[in-house]
Amino acid sequence: MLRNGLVLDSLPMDSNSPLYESVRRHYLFAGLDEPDFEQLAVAMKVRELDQGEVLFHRGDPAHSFYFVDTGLIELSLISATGDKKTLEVVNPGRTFGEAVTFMLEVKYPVTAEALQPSRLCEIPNRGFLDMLRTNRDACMRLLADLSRHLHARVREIENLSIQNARHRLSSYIMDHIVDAPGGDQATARLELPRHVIASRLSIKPETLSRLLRSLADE
Amino acid sequence: MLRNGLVLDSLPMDSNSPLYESVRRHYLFAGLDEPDFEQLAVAMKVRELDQGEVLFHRGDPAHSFYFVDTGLIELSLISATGDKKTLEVVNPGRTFGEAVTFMLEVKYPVTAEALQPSRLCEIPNRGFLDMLRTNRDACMRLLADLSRHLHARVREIENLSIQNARHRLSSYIMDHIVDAPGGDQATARLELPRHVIASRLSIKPETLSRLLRSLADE
DNA sequence: AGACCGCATTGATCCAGGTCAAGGACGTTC
DNA sequence: GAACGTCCTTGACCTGGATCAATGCGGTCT
Repeated sequence: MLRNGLVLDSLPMDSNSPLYESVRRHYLFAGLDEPDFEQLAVAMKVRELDQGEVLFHRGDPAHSFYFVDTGLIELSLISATGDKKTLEVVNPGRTFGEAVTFMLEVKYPVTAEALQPSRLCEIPNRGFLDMLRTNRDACMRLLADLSRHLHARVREIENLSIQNARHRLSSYIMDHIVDAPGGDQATARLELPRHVIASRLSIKPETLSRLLRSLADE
Repeated sequence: MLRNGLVLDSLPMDSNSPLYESVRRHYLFAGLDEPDFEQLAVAMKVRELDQGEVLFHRGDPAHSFYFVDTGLIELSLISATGDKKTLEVVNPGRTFGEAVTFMLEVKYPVTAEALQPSRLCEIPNRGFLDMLRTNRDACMRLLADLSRHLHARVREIENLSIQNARHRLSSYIMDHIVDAPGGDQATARLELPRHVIASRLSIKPETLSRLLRSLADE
């Protein structure tokens, strides 16, 4: 699928597109002057991914980070024996990979794969770094962003090391409650495929199935 | 132990002390102009901790971060049932708690306890934040610092979720090799009390003991 | 419709690591 | 040096979750 020598799944971003506006409103960019943002935006690319397509593997050289416009992106670790641990599933409106910009070894520490057909905005580290050097507010926002990520990882470590699988699942369900009507019943939507939820919780699909039944029996 | 109404274990930092120089050389401050650093330094305090003394608990309001001059500080998570998970043991020359400065909820996400009698330098967040706002290089160094921390946590999650206890222990030993003479033998020093190493590896002391024997039998 | 396929459930069994309890092996105090 | 406390090791057993192997259950392709 080529047009004028360009791969269709990686196109410059049109400054009139809704995607442009979405990125513009992201908290990492929201405080920028229009010219500053435009300068960044000219280097951004639109990436379309099929379901199951891998955007990058762990260890790949990292020159960009990404904003999710539509779809779902799974960030995971994969062991030598092929076991996969889902670290995070990134929803539309959020970015991922921005922390890598500052690492000495500029390699992605995780693998990113589309769980659904997805549209991303690719943001080159280079221009972003240049922008940060002149924009203290953006710097502070990014510090807050990294700090939040760090805290989320600490909570994950806590879950893995001092909570059992049952507890992890019930927290997960609590975090995904969709409507909480007045009474004491609530509905949680488990949108993701079971095997992704299982990996997110560091358990096997069989165990997830059994735990769900056992929790439902209460 | 009072003198002039001051608690002896929390004194202003003397600008001629060796501690002053150590903090000065830390990478978060090394790039600062002398006046900038001095302005920060006047608000710093020296803290002496006994072995076993807790500096702060998880959830305590966080107004400062710390530089370790001597001793060892354990950062840990403690579950409702009293189980403890050691996240990290901070050595002299390193800082901890700096990431909390940027969190919305300004509470320590971990508990800090002295494993040995320790001397720390307490650095108030306030002045540090002010300094960052005017010093882009310090900002960039801190971004790199947080990014490195984040990566370390990701590796920890990987260890916990896709490696078994035996593998975690051998990585730990590898990371603590002290001298590697020409041949294929090396010596690792396991300085810390066994129960701390066990908690660091998220296993019980009994299991650590058994695994050490089993690895030694090879 | 039937054949096929990828995902979820269920059952049977296994095993890494936890738990509980009983010794060592030290250093400290009297 | 006896008594004590603390930390480490060892043994016997238990259990949460993994593994292996069927079986069910929609989709979708022909």
